[in-house]
Amino acid sequence: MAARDAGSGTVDEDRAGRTGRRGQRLNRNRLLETALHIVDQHGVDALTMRRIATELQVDPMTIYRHVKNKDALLDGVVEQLWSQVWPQGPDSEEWKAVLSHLGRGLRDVMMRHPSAGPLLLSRPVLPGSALVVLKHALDVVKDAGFTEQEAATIVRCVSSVALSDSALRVTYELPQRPHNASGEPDPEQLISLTQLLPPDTPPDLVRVAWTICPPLETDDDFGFTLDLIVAGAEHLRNRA
Amino acid sequence: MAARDAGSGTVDEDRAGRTGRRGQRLNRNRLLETALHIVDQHGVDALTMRRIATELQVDPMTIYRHVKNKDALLDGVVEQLWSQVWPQGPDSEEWKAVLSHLGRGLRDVMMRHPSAGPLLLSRPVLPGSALVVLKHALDVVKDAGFTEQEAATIVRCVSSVALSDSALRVTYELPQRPHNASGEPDPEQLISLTQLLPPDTPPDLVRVAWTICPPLETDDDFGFTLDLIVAGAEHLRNRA
DNA sequence: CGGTATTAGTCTACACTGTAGACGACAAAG
DNA sequence: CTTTGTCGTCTACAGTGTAGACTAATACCG
Repeated sequence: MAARDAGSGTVDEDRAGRTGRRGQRLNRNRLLETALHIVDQHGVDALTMRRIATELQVDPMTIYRHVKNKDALLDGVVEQLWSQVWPQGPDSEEWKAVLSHLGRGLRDVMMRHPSAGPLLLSRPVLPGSALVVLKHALDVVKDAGFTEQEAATIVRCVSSVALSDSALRVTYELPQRPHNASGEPDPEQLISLTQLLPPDTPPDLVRVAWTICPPLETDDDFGFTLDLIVAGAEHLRNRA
Repeated sequence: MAARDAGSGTVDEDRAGRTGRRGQRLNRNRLLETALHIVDQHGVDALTMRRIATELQVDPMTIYRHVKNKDALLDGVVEQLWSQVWPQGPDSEEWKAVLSHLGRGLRDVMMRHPSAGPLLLSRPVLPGSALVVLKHALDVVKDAGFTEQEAATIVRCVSSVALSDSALRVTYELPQRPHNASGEPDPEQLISLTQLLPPDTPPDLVRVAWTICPPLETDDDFGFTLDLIVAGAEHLRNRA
């Protein structure tokens, strides 16, 4: 609507005459970036074609030149997220290090983009960026003496846990407080948690929720989970 | 629309005069059941207030007497799904058995309701029905000599894997074939898989997708995953 | 039983969604 | 210059979730 008239002022300030206010023409990457940006700031439900369009100062229909439809756009965002986890860290030969790198990479993405969690989980799409990451992990684990099927199981295990475990805890994220090492609930946090649950939840079940989703997740916490899987994998190798 | 005029024919055939064609009045359970039913048959996207209403032969607005809004309805469906996994199986004292029961229970739900997978994962809600199940697992594991935090980690691990691992593979579900024990791709299935991926995926990455999501998941397959976690847990206990 | 309060169902209306289809502006190729 | 193809725009439409006012059915209490 207001996309054209303002642009007609000066012609040289932009790359070309009529194209979007921000100079450069729209392309898939810029599109997906702002889409992710909107999700981060206002949640998945706010991700509307029209909203992206206004953010980009462009007509809603323009988006369809770069993406088939909204589903494809969402898949693109997922692709974008996967591309943020780097296939190899330092120490990229040691299988344990690689698995832990994979797990932490996925978890980091989740923590950086909390409201994108549902997206990542609800569209179990395997874009190229995901496959690259998985391939490296798979290869290293195989080279460590596992069969291909074993390697697949292990890698699936790590990614599943990293993704859905993180998502669960990010969703129930509580107002973070100084850090309370004991397992005992801080009253204020307990109240917040209770309000997230169905209102008629009996106290002992609230307690269960508290145990499953403790408020602050330290890195060591997730390291513990990773150790568990790695230990399981090793045990599995030494038995045959 | 057509909900009233037909009812005025005979009064005694139904419980009461005007109430929904199917006799009984609408209640939350019947509502959630048909909602789930629609998801099963036509996918999450087909789950529309209006569609549920026609299925129930009721005005769309009636639904709002039993559920606050659509989000609450979706949460209700999730609750419904969790209530399908039974807290305790036979052998409900042995912690390994309980964990495996939990994992398989969740996986079974996923396989019974493939298109509800995204729902279950994208709304990481902890309804009462979930908390009951988790509580039992948590208690048994704790009694087996784990600390509360350890127990939480283990239970989270099992549920995460069962849920998201299953979801991934259900989504990429391939036309099932006789069962091909070797890891080698059946050509026809390979084609199907390739079509599910972005069209420009290079062959070696298609191969990765194949490895991560092998076509037929046998029970033993998942048992393998469960063993891994249980072994990891045990290792963890024996060390302190 | 009658009268009254509460609920369950209905109708209408509205703001908002994704997107098809026709059209204009521009760049590159001939 | 013309042609061709791409990118952005406009208009329009069917379908969505749901607020609000109205009506019929039930539950409750004397």
